[in-house]
Amino acid sequence: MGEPTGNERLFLTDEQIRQGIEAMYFAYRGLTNEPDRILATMAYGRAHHRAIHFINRAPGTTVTNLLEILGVTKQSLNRVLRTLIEDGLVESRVGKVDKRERNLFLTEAGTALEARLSDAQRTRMRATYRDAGPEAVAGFRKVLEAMMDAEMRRKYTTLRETNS
Amino acid sequence: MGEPTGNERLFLTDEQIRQGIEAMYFAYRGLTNEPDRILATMAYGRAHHRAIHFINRAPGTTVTNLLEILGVTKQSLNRVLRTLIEDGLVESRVGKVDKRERNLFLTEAGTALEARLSDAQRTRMRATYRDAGPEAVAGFRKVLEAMMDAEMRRKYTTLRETNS
DNA sequence: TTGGAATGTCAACAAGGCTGACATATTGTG
DNA sequence: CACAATATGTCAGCCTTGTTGACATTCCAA
Repeated sequence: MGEPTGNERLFLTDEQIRQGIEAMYFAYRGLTNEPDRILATMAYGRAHHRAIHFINRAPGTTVTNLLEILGVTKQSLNRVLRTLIEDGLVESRVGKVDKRERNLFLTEAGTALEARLSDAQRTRMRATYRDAGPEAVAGFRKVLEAMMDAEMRRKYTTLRETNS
Repeated sequence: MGEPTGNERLFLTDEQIRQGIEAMYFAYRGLTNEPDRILATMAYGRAHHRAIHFINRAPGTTVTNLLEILGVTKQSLNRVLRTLIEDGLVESRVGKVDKRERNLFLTEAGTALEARLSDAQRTRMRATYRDAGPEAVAGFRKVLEAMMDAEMRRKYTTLRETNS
């Protein structure tokens, strides 16, 4: 077959593929470790983090929109939102044009918690990127986007465009 | 500052870092989608998948070792293992040298389920790698390893070496 | 105007984490 | 040998976060 070219090097053993899957598993755990620890001290969980994260990313978003992004049932999300609203981290305003809708915003306290959780993750991510170098980061991003299915990619790119 | 060099290009805005975190979230969901669907049809969950996966990776592993890899309590793992043993997917043999230990193995049925779940993920991973190309894959692996904390990396590399 | 669709809330249940307490069997040590 | 430490399993009970079902409110279109 001669020297391996770009395409030929793409022949990967099951073992190499398995390692990639395991790497995703362990790395994802590494990324959620610190926020989980912070949340555990205040009777919140990862679900609260996700809600806070995406409300911060798209202030004024509706419950339905959040449901689509998170991929859970409205009942499940509602429970989380209720506690966040009760605790004064999220504000729910009745929609102006369609009163069935609720527009969600972070309060000052909500923004503060978001920043705290986000800082923890970003600090780690920044260190990760620094250690791996810019070319590795470009590859990382490329593989992750290829890994999403069409639906996830749509959600991802929509958020990205909104926060250009 | 002149032309950006490799290191200077590593200055990344919060927005870029955030996108990396979101990409991990959506990609991870993409990777677990299909196994989750399969498991849901048989009253199993992700916890069962993880146990099956790592028993397959390290046949004969002890309960304690599995606990360390998964990072859960023995009560939590035991509940999962008990159902898997009852259902004839996992076999628990009393240790030969230390009879307090239990060595865990997949039965034929367990191996079959592992293969089914694994195939789904590997097929997706293979397509992902093909789409992204070999250089991107190298970067992907590099970033993921940098993302793990020391403990995760130890678990990860131990498994990798065992299955060289 | 009225029936269906969209939106959100409440109630109840299950999976799978957790802690604490305790039993059992085995091993290693003084 | 006696006893402490280790490995595993189990029971009870808690929490978070997913699920389904039922229902109220609001909007819109026939």
